[in-house]
Amino acid sequence: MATIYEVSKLAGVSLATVSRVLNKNTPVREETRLKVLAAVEKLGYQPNSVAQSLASNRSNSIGIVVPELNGPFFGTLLSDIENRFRQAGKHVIIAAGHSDEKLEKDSIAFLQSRNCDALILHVEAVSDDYLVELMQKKVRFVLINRFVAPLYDRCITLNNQHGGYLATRHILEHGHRHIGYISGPMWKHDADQRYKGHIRALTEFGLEPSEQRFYEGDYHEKSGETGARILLENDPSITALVCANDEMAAGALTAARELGRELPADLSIMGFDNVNFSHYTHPKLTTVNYPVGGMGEMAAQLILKRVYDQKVDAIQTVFEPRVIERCSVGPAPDEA
Amino acid sequence: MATIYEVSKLAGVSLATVSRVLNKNTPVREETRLKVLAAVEKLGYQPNSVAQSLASNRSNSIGIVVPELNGPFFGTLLSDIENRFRQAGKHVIIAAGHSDEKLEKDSIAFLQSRNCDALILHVEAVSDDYLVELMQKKVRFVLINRFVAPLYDRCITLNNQHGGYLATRHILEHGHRHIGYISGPMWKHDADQRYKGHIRALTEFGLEPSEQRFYEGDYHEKSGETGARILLENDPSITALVCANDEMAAGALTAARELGRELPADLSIMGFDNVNFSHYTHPKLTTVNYPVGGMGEMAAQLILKRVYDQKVDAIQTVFEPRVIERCSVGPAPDEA
DNA sequence: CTGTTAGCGCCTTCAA
DNA sequence: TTGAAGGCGCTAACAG
Repeated sequence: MATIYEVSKLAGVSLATVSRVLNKNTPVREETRLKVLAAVEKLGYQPNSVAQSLASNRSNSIGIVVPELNGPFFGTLLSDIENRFRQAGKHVIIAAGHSDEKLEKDSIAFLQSRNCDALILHVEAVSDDYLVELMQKKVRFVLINRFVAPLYDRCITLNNQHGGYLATRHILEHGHRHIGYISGPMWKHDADQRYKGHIRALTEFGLEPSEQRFYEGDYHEKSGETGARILLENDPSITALVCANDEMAAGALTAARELGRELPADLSIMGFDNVNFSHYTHPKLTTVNYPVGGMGEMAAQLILKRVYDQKVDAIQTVFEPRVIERCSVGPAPDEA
Repeated sequence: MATIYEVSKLAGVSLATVSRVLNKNTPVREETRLKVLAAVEKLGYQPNSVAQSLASNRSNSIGIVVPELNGPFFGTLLSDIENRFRQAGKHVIIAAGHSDEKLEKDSIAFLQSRNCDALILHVEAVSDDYLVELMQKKVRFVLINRFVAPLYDRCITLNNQHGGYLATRHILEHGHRHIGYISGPMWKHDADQRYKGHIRALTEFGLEPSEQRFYEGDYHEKSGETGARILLENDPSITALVCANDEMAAGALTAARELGRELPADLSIMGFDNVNFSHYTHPKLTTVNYPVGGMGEMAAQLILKRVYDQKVDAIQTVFEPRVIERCSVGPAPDEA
């Protein structure tokens, strides 16, 4: 790896000059510029971004923390963020937080130690207070899928409660009155919000939430399968299952089929997120759209604007969910 | 952010001593050690890894290039690599190459400029020569899913040709003789290999490959749908479709259903990769297993061993595919 | 066992 | 418009 010093020698100029032509921030005589560029070319010089970062205290890189790297949801999120930044010549460093407080903090510390100019955080285990402290330490970051009041202007959120409400209302409007609910881990904000929305819809239709019809899953497929089986066996009158995400809905689909339920004739199933595989299922999953892509891009825009002072399109922080009708929800069967 | 200098002042020792206790590589008197640790604690000191990296020429980070960040395949790969390295206290920097030569090279350059200790590359567009040059420049890297002879000891590959062979043989063994093939982009090594395997199986059973029964897709769902439709309409005698990956198989499933084919009674469909959604489909997809997880972990092990001199389990570079029987393949229907 | 002192490769004043 | 020189925060000899 050639260094800036070798380039300067070859070009017969000072090292500062090379830096200038590369950073295009100070006028340089065209002739000198060409000499330098030629030397750069000849040596295949590539600035060492670690040194750049140390010297300038800027790294042109953005750190991202997500719970998992796999899974359709985060894949999409990461991909859209990366795309937006690549266009802007910024780079992205990714760390997985695994929904664990220590790992999330580690990841954040790691990204800070890498001199990231800003962070995008999809964290679930660290406390609100921790995040507020982070802000007070002047760390630049944007929160995704989480609202913390003192950080209101850097939270990109989905109206999860409304989503939960819409999902259940959709089911209710199809005439269902015996509705099971499979939630995510209730300590997670989004799971809690979605469930609240569910309750609100029930109440609006004059129904009581019942413990019998609630199962707390973990957002993974298997728990959807288990939950569906338990709910349907405990209460065979259930005609619809609302699931707090698509993975669990896919699991519920499997369980329902194994229990001999005809879909959607005997049983309707509703998902949430509209992840990319949700139309592979059979029947294709009716679900609530989570505009991950848009939200990731918006997080990127926010940073481009606030950290790099770039002009960007209007910023939007709250996104609205909407029902995607496909084939897994049908009218409630006539009462026997 | 406190610096090592402030820590040394507070602890009343030299800056070098602080470095020593932090890096635990030189003996330090217990008493001093504790003083330093106390200072570190009090200041909430966090070493600046950019500076560390510049000074030591080591970064404890590994760069990874994959074509896409989303998609079930790469998500799994990244996740497993990240896990393995996290255990070892190393960190991972990810870049997307988008199967584009320039972007792949950019990504590699970026990772090099970040002082990565090693790279894991899943690249498709750069030439073999480029990779060989990279080796000659002493860049440490491991290739995934690609075999380049001069780099034989740093290639972690799946025997794609054998996989293609197994897929088609599986179909042939079910009695099918009219078989359509939907390939990936033929310029990609794996697509080419899988197709070669297909041909080999056909030949072994005394069949001629026919252009009529070949469609070149792009590994995405839509092309599977299109391809299936075209093949089935051109040649209604086809009783089985072998697809070069699961996404396309999912698309083919959709097309087949829309064409009124009963699965697997009228038509069998075979996938490849066994990605995580392949059992969500209906019927559940019969496919060829690609042990992504194991391969990612192995790439990590290789680096841990060769770059960081760690002791690791035995290294394996070639992985073997195997058929995963599910429900989308059945016996060939009797000839009309 | 500990302190001193060069750098690592680059950016950025300050002068010229 | 250009060069010289001082760091950025840390590691790694080299002394002591």
